[in-house]
Amino acid sequence: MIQITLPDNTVREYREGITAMEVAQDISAGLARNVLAAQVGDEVWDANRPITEDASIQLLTWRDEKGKAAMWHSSAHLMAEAIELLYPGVKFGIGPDIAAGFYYDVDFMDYSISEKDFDKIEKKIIELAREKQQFLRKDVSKTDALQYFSEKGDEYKLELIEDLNDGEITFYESGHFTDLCRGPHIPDTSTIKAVKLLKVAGAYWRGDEKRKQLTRIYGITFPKKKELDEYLVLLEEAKKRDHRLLGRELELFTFSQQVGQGLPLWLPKGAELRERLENYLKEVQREAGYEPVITPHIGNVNLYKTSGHYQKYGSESFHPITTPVEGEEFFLKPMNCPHHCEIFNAKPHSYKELPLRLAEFGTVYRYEQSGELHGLTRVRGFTQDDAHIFCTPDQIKDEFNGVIDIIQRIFTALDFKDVLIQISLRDPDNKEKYIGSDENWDKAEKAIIEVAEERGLNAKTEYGEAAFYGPKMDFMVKDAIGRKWQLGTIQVDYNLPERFDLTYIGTDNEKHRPVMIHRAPFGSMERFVAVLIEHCGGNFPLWLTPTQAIVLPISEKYQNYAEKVLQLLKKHEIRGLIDDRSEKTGRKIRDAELKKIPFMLIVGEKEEAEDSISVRKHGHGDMGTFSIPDFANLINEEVDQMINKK
RNA sequence: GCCAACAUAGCUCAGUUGGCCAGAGCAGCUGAUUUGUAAUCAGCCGGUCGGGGGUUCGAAUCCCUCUGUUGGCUCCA
Repeated sequence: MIQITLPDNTVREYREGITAMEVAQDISAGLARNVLAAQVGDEVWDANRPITEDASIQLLTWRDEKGKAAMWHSSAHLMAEAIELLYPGVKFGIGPDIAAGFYYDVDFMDYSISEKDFDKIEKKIIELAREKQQFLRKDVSKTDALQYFSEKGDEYKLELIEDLNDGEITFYESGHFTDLCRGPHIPDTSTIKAVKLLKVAGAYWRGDEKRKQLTRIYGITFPKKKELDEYLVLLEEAKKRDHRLLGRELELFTFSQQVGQGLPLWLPKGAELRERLENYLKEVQREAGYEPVITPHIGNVNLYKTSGHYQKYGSESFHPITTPVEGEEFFLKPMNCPHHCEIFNAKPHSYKELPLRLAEFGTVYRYEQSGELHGLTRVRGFTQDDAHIFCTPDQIKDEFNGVIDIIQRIFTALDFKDVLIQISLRDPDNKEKYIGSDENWDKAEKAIIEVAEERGLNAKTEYGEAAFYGPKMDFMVKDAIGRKWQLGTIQVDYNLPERFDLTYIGTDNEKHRPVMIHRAPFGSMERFVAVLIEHCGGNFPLWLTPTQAIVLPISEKYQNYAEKVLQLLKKHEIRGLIDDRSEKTGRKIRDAELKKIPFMLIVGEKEEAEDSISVRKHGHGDMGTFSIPDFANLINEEVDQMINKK
């Protein structure tokens, strides 16, 4: 007999070789119907795999992430089976589950596949799912495994098997399809009730662009048709929040083929919004002891040879521009740090001046591959809210604290609640990969970890993720539909101070090497605004939105009063407009709602007589009558609360 | 850059066995209307059908090519 411990810590005795499925049946038939896989100890197993030792197990259903993973992984097999039946002779790469669904990389040989074929494949998948195919796990020797796939002529699987050790190879067989697979899988395919293939894309074999490109098909499955429909609605909702769509509708930015791809044009409303963000940060930085600097958009190639960027990125940058007479070469600046290093070098520094914090909204240009460009999140010209802090190794901790203060203030002001933080440290087993002394690295890493602990940051620490020049801390936010975006970053740099031979004179009257900290709370203005748009769905925080209130006169008769209201609002620093079109009020309200203007102020006979406004809040409706000063206070208090909250 | 799909008016989209001067709604302009919490009515303007080449008596429609966009892959100082 063996002892099985359940999540609630009850222990049950079963015969050796019992399966998780049998345990589930023992608990309840309903549970057994829903079991997709089981967590056994640290591993996820097939529910029907015999358990031979004492173990703590957890039965996984559709409600568990790991249960979903098993379902989607099994769905990938099922899709492969369908594809193999429809397109005999194709070869398979890998087919894992992903965060939302699964994909399979397929070498379609001479077949050409497009989304038009999805319908056919989906039907086949459902047909196969109804056969209630079971997934049979088989241990296979390496020789047998190699033989099976060489007979099948699938060189991709052969390559995968070559990398595995004999004794740890398993096959899974379901229906007509046998695959090299570690598992786990769901008991049978009957759980897969609804399927949707989502996209087809090229994907390099093993992610190597020098190797063959396979066709990757993405899909997702659900145990209920209704859940698929809900998911599709969710995708539709996501589309409506797309910053590219809202950017056009709200007239924030545009692109022009004439100007060039990946080069955003900020329209007046977008520029105004961005300027407000920049001014806000400038003010916060001024308070925090930053000094503004301004540097040109180009720099001599020698600057980048000194920084090392030329050697590393020169070949994939925009080609240098040259002076017509001397033939001197200049790069469009891909980052601001080399320029800032030269500012540091403009004069000798005493330890008393440190930390020195140089800030610049610096516009940089990078050659991004054309297929990579995406709205404002991935562009070829963008502005970083950059600053470089030159300090001593002992000051790193304080400086990190200071930067985190700024970042958290910003996220609060913009209502980003879900902030993920990642600390990237050295790979402790490969210390020689990194530049800078062991001592300094230890000091910086310790400082970062301490800061995170002292502030109670919910940070994830990743070893081996640091840049070669220093450890870093990145801030990611989730947008309203759960996608993660990397925004702010704080990076320690031991490299550039060496390369630019930066020094300061210490208390001992000797030269010392400062440490540099790169930091950008927004990251890039372009990406940040894009994420902000998607995060708030175009309903910007009141302090940022281009138009805070629009005055809607009932008819032309109240035009003068509307003007008066607007002037009073301006006195209270409220940004407003008047809709003086000869339209009905219902129409003006509708248009203002669509433009996502936070407040609509309706004025007619009654309001004019009593010097008031009738306030309607976007998305909420009528709020009743206000005096103008009361309304102004309401708005200003809300703005104040967001911006000044720390 | 690679794979796939797409490209018709400012926006959203009709327009397929190739065949009358290429259509609609919204937006814009003009006029009428003077309006009370999500669309007043009428008229007008607006397109080298992404660019170029080809097939054809005839191309938005078929073929080639270039450019761009979208979804992935790769990359991201």
